[in-house]
Amino acid sequence: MDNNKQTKGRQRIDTSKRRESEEDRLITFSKRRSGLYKKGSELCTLCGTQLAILIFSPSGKPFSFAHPNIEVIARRVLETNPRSDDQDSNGVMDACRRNSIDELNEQLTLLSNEVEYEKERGTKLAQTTKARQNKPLCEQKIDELGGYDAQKLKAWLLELQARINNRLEELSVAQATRPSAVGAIDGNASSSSYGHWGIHFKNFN
Amino acid sequence: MDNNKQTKGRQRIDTSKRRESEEDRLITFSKRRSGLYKKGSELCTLCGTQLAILIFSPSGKPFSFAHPNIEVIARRVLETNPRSDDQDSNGVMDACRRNSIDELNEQLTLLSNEVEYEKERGTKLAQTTKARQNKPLCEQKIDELGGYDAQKLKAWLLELQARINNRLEELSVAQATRPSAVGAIDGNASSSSYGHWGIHFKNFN
DNA sequence: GACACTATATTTAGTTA
DNA sequence: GTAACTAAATATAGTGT
Repeated sequence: MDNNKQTKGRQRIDTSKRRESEEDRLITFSKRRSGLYKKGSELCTLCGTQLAILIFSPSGKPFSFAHPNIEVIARRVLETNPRSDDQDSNGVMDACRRNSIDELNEQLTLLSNEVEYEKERGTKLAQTTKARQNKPLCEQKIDELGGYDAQKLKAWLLELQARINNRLEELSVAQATRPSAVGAIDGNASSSSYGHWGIHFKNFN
Repeated sequence: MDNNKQTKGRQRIDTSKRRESEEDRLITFSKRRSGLYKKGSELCTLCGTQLAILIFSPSGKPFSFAHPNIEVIARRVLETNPRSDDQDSNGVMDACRRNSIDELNEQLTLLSNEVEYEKERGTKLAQTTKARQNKPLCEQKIDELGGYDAQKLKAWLLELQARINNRLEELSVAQATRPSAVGAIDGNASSSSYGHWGIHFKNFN
């Protein structure tokens, strides 16, 4: 079994179940994440779309890949909806119901139950960490944050970085091929690139 | 050339340039988006990661695919960070370069300036559209919104739906294989599924 | 305009350097 | 950790339905 073929080549794996070994998971994650980014970037170039991919590794590290304008929209949403979201979404329900988007109604009805659930859950969480009560996450000192929140903050900042650097890339590369640029932030310090995309940063830690 | 081979099979295309024909773009978009989702869902199952993919089609329709908890984080961010963003990213880049968790504080300081800027900008924008002043986007009537804003609202709602349905799926499928569930929302009314994921909704329009 | 097909292009599991 | 390498597994361009 070693003279005929040099390797076993790609083996089939069951994509419907989690990889057993931690190591395998990590390797697969790394390889496939790259693949996903590549696919994403190709989709962007080929079709001129905007794209954002967010991944959290098994160990909780945030990874992201994005083609600019997605986050512009995200920001816009963010700007206009200070804390819309769940938390009483009735206004939304009404607005939507009144406006021809009929199918949304059912979904939103289901929503209210979920909202209740989330509300309660949120309250509980809030009670466990007093200091958090009145300060937005972004204004707290890192030390005050539990590991979980810190992680989320990191994620957010990573996103922010991506956004900013996308903008920069846009400005510098600018008018060239097309007004396009993609920034990718990785939890790891790898730095391959895909086509004309591929701005990579190193991990925080 | 028609007796030997039935088809030309897959042809090589230049993935570094936009597809010429509008039709090709659409077809490629559709096919590759599916592929991307599939890859994404496989990555999730294989490695137990959390994932969110957002795409805006050439025509501006929002598409998304997500594995639950990503959007939990997104919501948190949304709740705690009314507005923030690019505009002068030098500080951030530097901090990034220095690269430690302590630098996050610096970034946050710089951030507050950004926030100020965005706030102003937001105010200006708000002045141009009176009705928007005090109402969050989500409470406005669709008719009052410009096409652009309406689109963003849709995107947001689509995300919201995804989130909700993820939760629902979690609750129902629950303890099974693992506490995992993915919801995919598409601008189109397709409804294939990937593994045990794949909740699809129809388009708004 | 979603599906099915088929031949080829591309990705990647397992392995080795 | 990581950077190839190889063979097999998948994805998909072009096509027809």
